[in-house]
Amino acid sequence: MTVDIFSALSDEEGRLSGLEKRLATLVLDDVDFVVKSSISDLAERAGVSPPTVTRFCRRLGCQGYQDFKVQLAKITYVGLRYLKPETPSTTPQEVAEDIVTKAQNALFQFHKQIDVAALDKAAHLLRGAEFIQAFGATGNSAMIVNELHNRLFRLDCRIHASNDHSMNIMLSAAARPGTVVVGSSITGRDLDLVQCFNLLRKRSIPTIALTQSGSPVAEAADVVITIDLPEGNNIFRPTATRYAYLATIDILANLVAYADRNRAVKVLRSIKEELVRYRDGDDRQVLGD
Amino acid sequence: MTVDIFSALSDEEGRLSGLEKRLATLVLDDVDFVVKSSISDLAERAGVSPPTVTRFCRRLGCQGYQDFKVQLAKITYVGLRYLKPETPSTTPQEVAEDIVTKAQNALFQFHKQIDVAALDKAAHLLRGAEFIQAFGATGNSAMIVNELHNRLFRLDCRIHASNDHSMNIMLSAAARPGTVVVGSSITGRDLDLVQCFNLLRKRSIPTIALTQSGSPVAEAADVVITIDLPEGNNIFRPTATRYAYLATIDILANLVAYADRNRAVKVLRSIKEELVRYRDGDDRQVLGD
DNA sequence: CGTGCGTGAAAATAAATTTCTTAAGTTTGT
DNA sequence: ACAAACTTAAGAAATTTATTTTCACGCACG
Repeated sequence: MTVDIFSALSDEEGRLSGLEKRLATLVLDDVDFVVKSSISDLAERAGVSPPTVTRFCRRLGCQGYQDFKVQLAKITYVGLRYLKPETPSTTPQEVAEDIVTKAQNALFQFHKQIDVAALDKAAHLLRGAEFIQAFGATGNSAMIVNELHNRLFRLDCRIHASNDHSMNIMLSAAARPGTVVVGSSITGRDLDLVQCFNLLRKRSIPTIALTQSGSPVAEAADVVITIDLPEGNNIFRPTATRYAYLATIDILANLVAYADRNRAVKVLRSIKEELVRYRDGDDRQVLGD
Repeated sequence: MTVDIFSALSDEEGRLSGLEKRLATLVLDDVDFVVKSSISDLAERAGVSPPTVTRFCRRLGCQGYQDFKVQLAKITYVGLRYLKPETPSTTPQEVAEDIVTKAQNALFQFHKQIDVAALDKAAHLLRGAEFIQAFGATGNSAMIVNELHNRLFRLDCRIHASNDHSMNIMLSAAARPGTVVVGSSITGRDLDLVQCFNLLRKRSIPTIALTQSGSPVAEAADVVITIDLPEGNNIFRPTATRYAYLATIDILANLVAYADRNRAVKVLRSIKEELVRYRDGDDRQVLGD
């Protein structure tokens, strides 16, 4: 994985000296320039000597200037804007770029924190379940659990997705052994979901949470898949965290499928067959367009 | 934007000479090595002379070896695996990484082809609509149009999302002037959607399609937002194209909001207020967790 | 039997790093 | 409180390393 040069650049806990701080600012300010320049260009522009630049790079954890440039280039496309002060994007072009970048950022950050063990454990729990309940409310999490439904029913899972708080309580109270409950909450402060989880724990029904670590929801669940991402503050913009959640669903679904491929492939095949028949033999569609 | 070194590397329409092809293979085979090495290391490993490497870089459109390395590093994180032959991922770790990478790839490719004009046009059409119908069926597109609903109702749009083919026909037949219809189809071969669009065109109701260019659905719509991405072939894996569609929704929603900020902010504020009140003053939640 | 392209050897240039030196600040001892 | 000893930051010059240019050779194709 890439050295995390960014956190280093942004401050480095005061380990940077005066001129080095100047360098850091310059670098963050114009990554493109740095990536294109030689050490002496950069030194000149920063008003320092080349050796200072070399030392700066080393302190950031790189081998030297070249390595530094490469590391920098690596994270240029993804991740850059996270450090820069939020410049509100206004033109349609900017809006589009910004949204895509944020989405990639979310995936990037998520990628660094994936808890494979938890995912795997959850997948096996799901694969073994006789019935799955998926709870998620108010838009974002609703989308996520509906998507979980959409993915898992194809893999021969019996699953129901519910987006209704009151229903969820009833469903929790009615759940029999053999049931596994998945709940999603981006903030982890969905207290109705906590209530469901508590009830389920008392009844020894296993629960899986997709949520923020250390949150009430996380505390209440048996298996916790944590997704901790910073939230943007543009109220006109849906949260980029959704992309990470969606990826989580995809990973989960894939792991469930792999946990018993034969079983999964059987259902997938018959769904496909039926779709093709229904659509008059047009085989070009994705499974579930 | 980054020079598209990848397409150059992968074939270059036969413009590469014998040794250069060898270099290209080596580079694709071990990007990490190249990115870390000096020109002479690379030359030695490829069994060529340093000048050949320099010429190779130039032919690929770079200024020299350093520039080449930087370009390469830029696209290392995103986009790389697209060129490599699909190695089936089996361990949970690999599955997770692969899904995230594919999702980022989808966003990356999407980013290069965004038709801002079409998006902007669509956004203004939506902002001006008295009522919006959103049609999308069979899972993937269903998620997308439901998400569109979830985004737009917050912005003071009157919108209904429907995932039912027969309903869609009825809704199309019933649509009055002032209505705008959005339809999503990943493959563009959703013939029921085409039928709806044809009906709507006859009745002069404007339509917006999110779909593949040149497809039947695209032909039948007034405004076409094209999303053309290669499909993976792992049947256990949902299509990564969904991430691009989701980004499209986010962009659309943001543009609709910006088309009349005051109007949008008013509704957003009252939704927020109501949520905070309902949740006992906990203000930390995302709008619609 | 040229002409042109691909190639490498050697030379020239450019880039980066090391070493050495100085200066400025910090700590410690009296 | 002051100075000596130490530490750290920084650059100049020297050195090393890397890259590119130039030039010459050889092979393929007309």
